[in-house]
Amino acid sequence: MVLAALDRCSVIPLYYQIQQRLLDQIRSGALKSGQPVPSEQEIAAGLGVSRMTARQALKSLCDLGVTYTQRGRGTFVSANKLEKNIRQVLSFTEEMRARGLRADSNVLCFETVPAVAEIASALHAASGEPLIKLHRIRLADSCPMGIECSYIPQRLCPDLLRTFDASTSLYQTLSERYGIQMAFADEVIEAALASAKEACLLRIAKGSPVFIFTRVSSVQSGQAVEYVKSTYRADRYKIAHRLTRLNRELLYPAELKELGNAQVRTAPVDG
Amino acid sequence: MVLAALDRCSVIPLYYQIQQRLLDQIRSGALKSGQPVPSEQEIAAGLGVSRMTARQALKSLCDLGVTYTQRGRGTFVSANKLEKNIRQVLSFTEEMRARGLRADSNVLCFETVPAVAEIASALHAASGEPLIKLHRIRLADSCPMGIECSYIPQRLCPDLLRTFDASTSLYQTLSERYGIQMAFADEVIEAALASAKEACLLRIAKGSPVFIFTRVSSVQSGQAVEYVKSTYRADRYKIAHRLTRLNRELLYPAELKELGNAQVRTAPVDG
DNA sequence: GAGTGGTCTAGACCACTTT
DNA sequence: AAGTGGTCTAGACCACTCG
Repeated sequence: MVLAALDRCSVIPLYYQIQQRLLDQIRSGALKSGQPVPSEQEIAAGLGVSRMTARQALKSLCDLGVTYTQRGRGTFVSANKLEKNIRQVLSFTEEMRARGLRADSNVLCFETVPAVAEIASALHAASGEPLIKLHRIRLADSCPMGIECSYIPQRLCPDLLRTFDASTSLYQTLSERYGIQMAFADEVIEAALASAKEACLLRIAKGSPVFIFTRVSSVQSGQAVEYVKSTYRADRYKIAHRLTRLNRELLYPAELKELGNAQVRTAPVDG
Repeated sequence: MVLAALDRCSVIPLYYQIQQRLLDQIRSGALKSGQPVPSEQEIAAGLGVSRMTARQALKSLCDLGVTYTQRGRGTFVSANKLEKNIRQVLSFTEEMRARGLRADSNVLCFETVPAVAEIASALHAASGEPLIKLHRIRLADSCPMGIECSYIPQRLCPDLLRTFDASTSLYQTLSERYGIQMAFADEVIEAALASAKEACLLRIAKGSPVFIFTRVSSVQSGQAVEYVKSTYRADRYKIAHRLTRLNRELLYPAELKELGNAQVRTAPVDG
């Protein structure tokens, strides 16, 4: 396994260049699932970097879930498919685009409303604070998929009402115009039966199964920015996602301590 | 902010001890959301470790989502609640225990069956390979919550049929007896209406809303270990989970390269 | 015993933000 | 100018796995 030489003049960090070269090898199939990637020493010697830099590149691949390490054995390519359609914090527009469908909207309502208690609480806003409410029917290739109702504090995007084309991507506008980038979202998913009104808007039979999403999206700092309540047709919409096993030390610190060193020493997993 | 001295004799890594001390400060409320945690220099000087070790501790907190960094400013506590009930790769038993409910099972079927094509493909097993099938009704505090049907290749746990008490935790047995630890799972969620048979088993009305989960759980190496199809009552079961915005470089490497240095240099985000 | 990843040190230069 | 995190170096010792 020979990696292409690094560009020492570039502003791109060395470890990042190494990461990308390894990622290319994996994408191209030169490195397959279960196979070992070059060791820290090999990379360090082969590319003329320090071992810590090589290590940082390998660590970043592990963090991405692309590889995994076995102490004393090496670093190996995971069996995960890179192109997996995992659900992310995506706007409807982005999600449909990723599936090759044309996203569109019918705007039912776009106005300023005072925050009711539940939404204010979720957004850490004052009760009654002005929110921009955007109520839309979401279409994929002209077929109604869901009803979405978003609330965003007006102070974060003062002139959104005047400038936003409500049929386009809200996330893109927030990012480009206000520098607001969603980093994560907490969501509750329920399954229910379509009410008469929902059924009419979605053009399905009353009593059809639907998903109800209640989502709060936040920026990196953890500040909540958007509250969305959505109803989606279950006949045309499935959820594909990946669950990971989190670190117990975060959730159960007390029990972990009881286990003592024997457990902790071998695997202080952080990533 | 003064952190307790480190135990230099312990087998627990220094960076991990530092991570735990900071985590304690955050849990106790001594460090609140938005506040800066001690800088790398402060920690290094205060605890007598190298800056790289202090850095490793801070990096691990960022990876956990507990903190975030701002270049030139510092490291800050995220607004995320630590105790959040995020959905993980949890068995039913673990999930109910986490909610303070007593998990139980009625076993409908526990036997060896040949793999049908769909399941064989998901588990990367040969068609017809012997699988252990475990079909159970899941109860929380004696109330039926869902119907679960798991399939596991028999070669991974040869004597499971003889030794496993089918009313207990499958994941716990797999871990303790066979060293099989689930690391992640890919899942498809659908919303549907309960069939007559499902309704009867779950003691709900026919046509009630239900979730249908199709899950493939894997170990760290990416090897698929378990295929589960479940039907859960939507009136007693909601899904709470966190979506994260993944790294674009993994999914859209081509577009990223077009952006050039200006973007890449400032934020080669990996975690 | 050779090779691997895990941890740790004591420096260094840089870009960035704040004062 | 001072402080911050981001990157990088050239070493070191350790526990682990494998032949």
